[in-house]
Amino acid sequence: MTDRSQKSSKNAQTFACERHHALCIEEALGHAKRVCEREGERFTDLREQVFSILWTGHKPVKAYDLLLELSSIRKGVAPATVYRTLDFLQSQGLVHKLESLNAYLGCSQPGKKHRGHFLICECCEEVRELEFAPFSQSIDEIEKAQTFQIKHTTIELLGRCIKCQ
Amino acid sequence: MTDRSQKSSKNAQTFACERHHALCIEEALGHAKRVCEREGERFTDLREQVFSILWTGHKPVKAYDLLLELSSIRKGVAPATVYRTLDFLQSQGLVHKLESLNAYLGCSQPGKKHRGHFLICECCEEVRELEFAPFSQSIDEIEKAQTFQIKHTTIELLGRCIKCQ
DNA sequence: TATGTTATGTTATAATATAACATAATGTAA
DNA sequence: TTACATTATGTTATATTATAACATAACATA
Repeated sequence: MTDRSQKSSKNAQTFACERHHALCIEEALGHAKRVCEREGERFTDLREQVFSILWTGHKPVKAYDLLLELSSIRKGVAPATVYRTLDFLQSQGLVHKLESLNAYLGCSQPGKKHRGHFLICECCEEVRELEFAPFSQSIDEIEKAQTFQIKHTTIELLGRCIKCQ
Repeated sequence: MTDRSQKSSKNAQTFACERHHALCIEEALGHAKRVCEREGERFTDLREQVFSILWTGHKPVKAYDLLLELSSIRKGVAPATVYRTLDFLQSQGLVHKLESLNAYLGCSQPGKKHRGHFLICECCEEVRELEFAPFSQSIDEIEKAQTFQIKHTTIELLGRCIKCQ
């Protein structure tokens, strides 16, 4: 509980795991379980395995790479297995799809209803999920000014992170 | 050519072409030719055909639909034909790819160096390309604040346009 | 335990995209 | 004008990403 509030109160700019990735995965798993419980959904072995694979790094994972990894710890894994599980995790807000990469990423803003904004480094492949306020405000403005009712946003900025410049 | 512009004119919406889509296509073609000339690139028959198909409506077109259309006016069309031509047109800033739809759209902001922002109506499938200033500013801010060097943006807002609400 | 519901397994195929190499068209210098 | 380099297109094959359809298993609960 304490761990979680510490983590989610942060602006996702720095991951809790920076010094301790195992803890980071722990927290994410704990959060996922609580979300599913709250929603009356089951966090099955399969779902936990997929979720854990996605959380092994802060890099997006491709569906068929996930399939490979999953196959090494489980029998009877087919594409449908993976895509169905990803769909479920996305529906619970636990995973995002990065459309510009056709890849999937564990959500780093647990407990918040939010629209993710992603900074994707083309060099080291790391992805940071933000919720940058001026950006969100702009989206709200667009919604008003354009009288366009927004259901879903895809906001992915490709470039170089500070380490890779 | 005339048939196609007539057929699609009913789909044209808030664009300058609303009352005269044929002119809209004309202008886009003229612009494309000038861009290519300026860049020392060839605007070949194939490229013109693909570009025209993309401009028959203000709706995104899928690569394999484009392939079908193209096949009806040209021999020897294969996927590579289409993707290569789309790549060329994108490289000249004449066409955008909508990542969330895996579809392609003629660029409606000719002559401007810009990052497109797209409003995609899930109902009527129409897409509007914007360059919304507060949004662009936010991107600039992110670039500064996050010390992240942006090379490409994917900004696609899915929802309902005013007519479809 | 019986039963409906949800989750997973399984097979097949659809949809999207690229690789690799051959031929054709074009531009340019001798 | 030919010869040559370069760019564009044709052609065949295959890689990558994703879904459909139906069978079986696990779970919840009456």
